[in-house]
Amino acid sequence: MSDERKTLEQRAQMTDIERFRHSAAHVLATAILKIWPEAQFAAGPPVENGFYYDLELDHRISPEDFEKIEAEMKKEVKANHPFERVAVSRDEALAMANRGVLGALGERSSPSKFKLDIIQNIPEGEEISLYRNGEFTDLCAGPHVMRTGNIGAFKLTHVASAYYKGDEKNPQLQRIYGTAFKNKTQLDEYFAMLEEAKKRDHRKLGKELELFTFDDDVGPGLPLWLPRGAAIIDELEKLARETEFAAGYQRVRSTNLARESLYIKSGHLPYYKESMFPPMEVHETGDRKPETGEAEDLSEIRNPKSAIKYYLKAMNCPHHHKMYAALPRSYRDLPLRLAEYGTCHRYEQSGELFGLMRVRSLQMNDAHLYMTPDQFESEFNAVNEMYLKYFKLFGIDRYVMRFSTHDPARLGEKFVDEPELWKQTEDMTRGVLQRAGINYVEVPNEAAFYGPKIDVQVWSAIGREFTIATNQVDFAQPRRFNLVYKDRDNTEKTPLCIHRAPLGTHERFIGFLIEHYAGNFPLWLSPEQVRILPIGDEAPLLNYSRAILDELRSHQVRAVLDASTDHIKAKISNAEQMKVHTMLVIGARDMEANAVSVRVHGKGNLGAKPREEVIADLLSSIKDRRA
RNA sequence: GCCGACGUAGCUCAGCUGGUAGAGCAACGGUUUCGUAAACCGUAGGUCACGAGUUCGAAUCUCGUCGUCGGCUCCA
Repeated sequence: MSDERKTLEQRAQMTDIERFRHSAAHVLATAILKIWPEAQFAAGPPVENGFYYDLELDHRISPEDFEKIEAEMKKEVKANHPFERVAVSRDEALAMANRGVLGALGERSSPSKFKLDIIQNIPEGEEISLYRNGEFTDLCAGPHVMRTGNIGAFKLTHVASAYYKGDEKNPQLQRIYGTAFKNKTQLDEYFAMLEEAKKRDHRKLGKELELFTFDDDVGPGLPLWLPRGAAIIDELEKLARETEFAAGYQRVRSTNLARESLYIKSGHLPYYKESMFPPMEVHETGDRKPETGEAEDLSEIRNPKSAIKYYLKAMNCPHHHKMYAALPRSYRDLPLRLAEYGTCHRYEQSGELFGLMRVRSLQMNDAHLYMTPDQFESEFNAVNEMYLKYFKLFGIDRYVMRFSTHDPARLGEKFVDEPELWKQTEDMTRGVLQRAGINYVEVPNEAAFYGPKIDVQVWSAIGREFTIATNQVDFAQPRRFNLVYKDRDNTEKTPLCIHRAPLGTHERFIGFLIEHYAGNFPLWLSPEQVRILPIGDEAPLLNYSRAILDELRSHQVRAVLDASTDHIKAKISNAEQMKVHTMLVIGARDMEANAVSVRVHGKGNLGAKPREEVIADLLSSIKDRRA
């Protein structure tokens, strides 16, 4: 295993399916060694839907090799070797690793170096065991299935790379992923499910539904929102505005860049610099000067300090803190809730970019709440309630609340060095969560640098986990910014701050919603809410259709008229493919009755209805944001 | 950032071991006036991501750059 070694207790609890997936990893290693005996193996655990094994090998394993490897695996399964457990002493294990027999088919000239390292990291006193299947022996705590023949249906899926023990300072290994199920039927179902998931992929739907695009000249991770995508953004912002207004928030606007000094004060530069775009240098005179440019005259060389660095903002908080500081604050002003759908830029590593889910330019549903300590609980609860209200509206029910705390070992490096405040705020937050009866998992070492946080984790269509929303406690920045309020007793005190973004960022949230709805947005969110489809293109019919179009638009409904010469079947097909929510099919019969025929995406033809009734229904559904 | 794979018309893709690019849909021009998922005919559209190199000849081979994807690391 990697540095996150499972305890023996956890291993004993491995499910049957995990056991045989883990056993399949041993069989994979056996097969690879038959072909490449020099391969050095590291860790090969079961994972969701399958297993992997990390190995070091000069030959680059490619998908073309899979057939060959699978054939060897099948031989091993067919041989039905028992998995034999052997307990050994630490010295024996080390000696075996030195003879190269661990993760191997027999003795080798070079030691089993990763196994050696793993043995050295096994805590003193813990039993060390080996597992054998056929000629293959591996260092392994188990457990396994009884025999290789018990392994059901499997298939190798992809090769990737992984750092040994997940540390980028360690060597990179090849990771071979496979998937394994009890039988062929379940395996086939799994692949069918993957095919379905691909259809939901927001990158695919985003292109097909013309929601957003990326362009090489604009830059990687910088999405361009097309009109249909921007329509969704507008609806989300409207939702946030209404919700926050009702909850006593005030909207503010801040700039997209600021001087270096702001981010030094906030602590972002020391803790967050890697994730920020490099600075722009601006001279006091106002002349821009690239860092590497040649000096134009001596005065510049003599005054190198005249350049001032500006950074694109990666977070809205420092700006909001400055707004707090702009006026004298009394305890009577608190809680103060400043909200902004702020645009931020983060220099994410190129390999981390992923469609809309991980971008470099993002608009965050941000707000900062400043409060006295005794207001914390009710503010924090109100924020959580806002989350839950949103999730209910969108029908999001598969999520996990993750309470992220600090790691005392990394104070001053990853986390601000305030051990007492960490303890206080973490206890306070944990207490609020427990009293509110919220289900959560606690994860150490994942906090923000300025305080503990609660993230809401969701999964993309292809199974990647993302933080969709966040609620963070900040005890560090208010002090750094000298934010104070005058309390009842006429003394100045430092407020607590909550950073929260229940709708996350437009990019990630919409990316998620595209997959969540599979592109079939509810009427209120639908990029094109109504398309009017006249049967034929005769003038009276078009006039009637236009009148309905104008009426809908006058009520801010996103409606479109298809006045093309396509046949009605083609018009319907086009609208269905674009997942237009409501189609109003209008023929001569409808016009004469002052009616429209309603067709709803996914529901088919609902028949003719009076024009007024249909329009009234559409308006109320949009207003109530009905699913 | 690292390892690997990939990059052909707006989209989806074909183009074998090098001989100089093709289909369907979309677009455009006509014809069609059609009641619930694709009417017919025609036209146009590509420096084969970009830049070097090998070769008589490169979409095809090599190298580099950019981008995308699968992972790792990281995160809203």
